[in-house]
Amino acid sequence: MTEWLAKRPAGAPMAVAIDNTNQFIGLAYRTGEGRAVPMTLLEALRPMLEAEDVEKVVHDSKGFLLAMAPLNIKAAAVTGDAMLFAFLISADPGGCSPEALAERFLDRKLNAAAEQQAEATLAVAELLRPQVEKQELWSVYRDIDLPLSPVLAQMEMSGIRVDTVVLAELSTRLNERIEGLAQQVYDLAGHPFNINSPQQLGKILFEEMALPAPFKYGKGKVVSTAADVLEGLAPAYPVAQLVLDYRQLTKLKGTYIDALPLLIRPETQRVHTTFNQTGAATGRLSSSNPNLQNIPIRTSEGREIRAAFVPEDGWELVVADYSQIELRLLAHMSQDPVLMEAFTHNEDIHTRTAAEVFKVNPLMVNSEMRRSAKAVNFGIVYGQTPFGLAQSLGIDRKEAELYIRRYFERYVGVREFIDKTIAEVRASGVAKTLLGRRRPIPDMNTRNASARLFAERTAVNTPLQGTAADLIKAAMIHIARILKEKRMRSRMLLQVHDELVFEAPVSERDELKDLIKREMENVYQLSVPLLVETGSGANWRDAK
DNA sequence: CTGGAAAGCGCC
DNA sequence: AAAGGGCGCTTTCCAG
Repeated sequence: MTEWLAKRPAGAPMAVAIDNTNQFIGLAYRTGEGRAVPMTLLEALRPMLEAEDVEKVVHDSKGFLLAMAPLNIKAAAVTGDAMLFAFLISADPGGCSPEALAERFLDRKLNAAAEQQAEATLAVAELLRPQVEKQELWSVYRDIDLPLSPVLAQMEMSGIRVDTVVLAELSTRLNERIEGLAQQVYDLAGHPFNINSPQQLGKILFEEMALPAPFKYGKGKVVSTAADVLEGLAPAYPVAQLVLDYRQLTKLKGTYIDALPLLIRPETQRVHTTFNQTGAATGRLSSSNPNLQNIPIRTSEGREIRAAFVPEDGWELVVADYSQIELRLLAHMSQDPVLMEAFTHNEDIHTRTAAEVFKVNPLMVNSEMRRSAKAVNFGIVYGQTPFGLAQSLGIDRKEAELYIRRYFERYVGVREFIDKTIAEVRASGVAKTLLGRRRPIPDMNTRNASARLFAERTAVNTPLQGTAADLIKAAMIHIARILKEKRMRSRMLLQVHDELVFEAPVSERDELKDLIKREMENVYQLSVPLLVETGSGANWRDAK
């Protein structure tokens, strides 16, 4: 802690609301970022504050040091976290900053003054607390959102180690390939241009080089050069493949390889993300600065980037992820007998769906059939249309319609679940998770057909995605508590939606794996089992 | 020079 | 008429 205190980065000031007996009220915001420090974290920091000679200094959950300005606020009660309250009342990621809260609930415009923000936020918290208490939202607040907050804070402070040597080597290697690809593109085009500019690229490809322009694909004013378009052209036009490869490599280099080393904090030699608890309308977390929830894994180059995330010496990364949690939740919520049976017997769900859709014995399912069934399974969760399925599988729409029809013939309960869910959300205007988190879906009755269909897809997806988010959050809270109780040294580092990443001393690794698997699988009693797959660092690089 | 929109794409 | 749910980051491009 003292090291943190010694090096105060040039950060914005923060205000903390303190009552007149100098007790924390539990609201703190860093000006400009709207980052809430929940009252549970402030409680945790209290000893440090009292011990420090520095009168009014605290650091936030990311390890930034922040100046505290005591305020003359008279309220004596602990008021709660305004940001979390607001998110529970309406899961609107854009509406939870101190500024937005003041506008929404107090009809006040805030300036940048920390004192003003804290004071207004306090008022918002007092206003919202009874609203949250009244509804079933209180248990979500008390059991999930509030206790999760210090867990996230701890994860942010832990950070994760990144091997800059690996990244530097990869950077030079990719650079050569990128330049080579660019040169080949220029040669085919006849002259250099900015490949990064979709505008210029579209002109070169579809005007100068006269490639067949994608059928009515221009969304705005410019012809689309998106990946699916280029993929369609690639077999006949090598330039398309070159651009795809160029894009992939520049993306990896620009977003990860070159950016990550700059975000390593000198104090810890690690990267510290920020987990936003009100960042996704479904109740998922989001991650930023850097976003560690979108570290590449799909391609071999991507896996090389992931391999740069390494444990401390003598430690090991441990990963655990829920297998097919959203489809398991679909089974639970729909009570579809076939889907439930598949998961109860721990079958490969994509193979099972293939067997159902293609009406063959599961043993006769080949990889092509499984691939199609996998797309169908995902499509159901996302509300995909025959058109969309056809596009993603490269088949015609009749074929896609057949797959979807066959799916619902076999999974009748899923059809009923979807219809029932849409009807309920249409009536209530709100999508709910199993634990009671609610997301308003305003467009269910709009006359705009595309907006309405979008709302319907959201209505079906949100309970699945959102419940998965609730369950893993609950598991995180349990695991963090047990690690503390057992005085284990292992630390939770990352959450990637259905996956947790830990760092464990090698001697603790097996105990940790058992513990997290048990806690994650038993976090909630469903009609089908939850399955958690654990692995070590190598799995984080190579799995999936 | 800055801010924001649009395009594109990384992940689950 | 659009056509797959949820995010965050980078680059380009353009307006002020």
